[in-house]
Amino acid sequence: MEASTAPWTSCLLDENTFTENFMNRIRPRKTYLCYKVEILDGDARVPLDEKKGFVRNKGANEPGMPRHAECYFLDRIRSWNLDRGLHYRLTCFISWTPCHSCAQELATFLGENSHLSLHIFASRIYRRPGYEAGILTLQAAGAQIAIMTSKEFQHCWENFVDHQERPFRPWVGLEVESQHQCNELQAILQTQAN
DNA sequence: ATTTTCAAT
Repeated sequence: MEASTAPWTSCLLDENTFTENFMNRIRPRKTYLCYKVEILDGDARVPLDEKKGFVRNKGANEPGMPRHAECYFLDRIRSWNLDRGLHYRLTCFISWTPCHSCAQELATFLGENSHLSLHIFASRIYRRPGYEAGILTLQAAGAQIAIMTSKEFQHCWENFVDHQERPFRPWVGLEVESQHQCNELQAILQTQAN
């Protein structure tokens, strides 16, 4: 269960919320997106820890218009007004890959903000009409897209979860499912490599 | 390979 106030905007993820949404063999009907920001300075990467957090989609069963997690993510980035004279890397760990529409929006955003680069790690591939084209559009816009492996799940656990000092414990089937999703993503990404 | 999946057949 989640906190009752503004569940799609908080600081650290509840352990169960993390597991229930990022466990890659299940298909939750909601999406969580954890993000972090770094300044790229030559080969160095300087983390901006104050700009780290997560967002969640708002479902059709909640008040107001439904909104995908990526929209909230874009809201946050825009609100920061990051310095155009610097270069930033945005990394997000998202429980579903962006849908066609969100992928288009992210791609447009990247096109308008050459000082930002985006790395996406997804737990699993979202398959709704146009999802393949969306992923290709994102890739063409310069985004790096990959499937989360145990390394990324552990990173999320350590950085975005209220883990109470407990170590990350991989679930059964994590590696197999990750490899499976990865194979499918590679197949999509290579579609237009011609 | 099976997937019904940012909910509502």
